[in-house]
Amino acid sequence: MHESLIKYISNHAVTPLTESDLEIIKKSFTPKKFRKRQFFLQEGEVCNQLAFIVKGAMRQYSVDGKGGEHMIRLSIENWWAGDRESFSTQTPSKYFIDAWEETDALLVTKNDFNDELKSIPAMMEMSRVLDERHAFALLNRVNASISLSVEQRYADLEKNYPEFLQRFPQHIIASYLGITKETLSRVRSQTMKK
Amino acid sequence: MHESLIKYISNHAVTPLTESDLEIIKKSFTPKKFRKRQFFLQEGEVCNQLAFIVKGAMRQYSVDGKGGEHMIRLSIENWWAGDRESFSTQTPSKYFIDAWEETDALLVTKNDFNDELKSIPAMMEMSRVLDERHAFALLNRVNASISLSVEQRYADLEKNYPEFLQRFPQHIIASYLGITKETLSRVRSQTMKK
DNA sequence: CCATTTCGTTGACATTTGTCAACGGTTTTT
DNA sequence: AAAAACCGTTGACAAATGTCAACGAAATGG
Repeated sequence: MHESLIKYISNHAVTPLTESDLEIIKKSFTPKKFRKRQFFLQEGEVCNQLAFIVKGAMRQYSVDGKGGEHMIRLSIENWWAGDRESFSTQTPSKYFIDAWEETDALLVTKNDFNDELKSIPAMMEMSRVLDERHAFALLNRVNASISLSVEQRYADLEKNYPEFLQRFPQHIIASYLGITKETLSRVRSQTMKK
Repeated sequence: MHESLIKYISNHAVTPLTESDLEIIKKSFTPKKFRKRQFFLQEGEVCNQLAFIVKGAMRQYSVDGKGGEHMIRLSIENWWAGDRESFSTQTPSKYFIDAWEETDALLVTKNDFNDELKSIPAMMEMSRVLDERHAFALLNRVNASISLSVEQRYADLEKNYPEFLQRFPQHIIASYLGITKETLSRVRSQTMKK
């Protein structure tokens, strides 16, 4: 169960994990199963855990006044889930996070996570690398949203995250791109013709 | 000249700066003036310096096939400018960065910056805090772009970054919001009526 | 000080995207 | 196995936004 997390940390750090590091990690990351549609976080709650996804898929989204869902982030195996802003600042989250598929995750609390960052160099390195990549991905998404057509944004997604298209239904992909499912359906059929 | 930078670092760290820290900082951050429209970075170049803005305003934008500019980021006094992705990964940038106003900046090279992160604790703390905040701001911008109306996005900007509205003309604000200047003009006059 | 550029606005019109409703084909649940 | 929910598509129409052109006011540069 913890194997994929340990492999993941090793892959994203230069400092190797010691035996005692492994002990700490196994102790502080506790496995949890999520059923389809089960919430990991709800709007208004403070996010006090992060989840490493071992198997399955989760989504993070905001809900507007009319009940419409807007996909902020999609995560599958070997990705993290959690609202980083709420987690770091201990303020209520604006988002929901739930399991889209049956999911196996490893949960870590804020305290344990912070302790690990301090005592395990590899953990710190991995965390920095990921935060950095995450910021790059977000800026690219902002750039796409203000500079590309719907068709180009979809092509971008297909190129950069092809897994998403196979794991999530189109209405979720559409929401992630900031459009309706009908528009996505039409854009796709247009593109197919060419 | 370096005063505002030093104050800025102190404000964003808990560890105080020592005398020797100050020496290092003064040595590695070199002042540079930018005239209006002068480039700090051009598409295709690798960003090997970061700029701390002491006075003035800069903008970061991509340019599409038709020559249209899309504002990715706006920065004024006490903000940073530079393409973090290009800077960190040493890959060619997709963006242009230029001075919108006559600007006084302090430039630091990648090597000096990395050395400082290692040797000056306050610098490391500040850097982490800022990267974190930057990531939060980006996620909020993504959320706004897929879940809010143009009117709401403008109101958001007005609330969170009122300085921008006074420092940059409306066609730049419009681009930052991902719309045309005409649409922004109309949305504003609509809102005024209410 | 004049010439030029920039800026914001407006109108007319085209294009894109959203909304609502319906449908058949799935998958899921009971 | 039947019923219900979900999914993707399509059509007709409405609403939002973009495009192009024009204008005057203001700022800028020589």
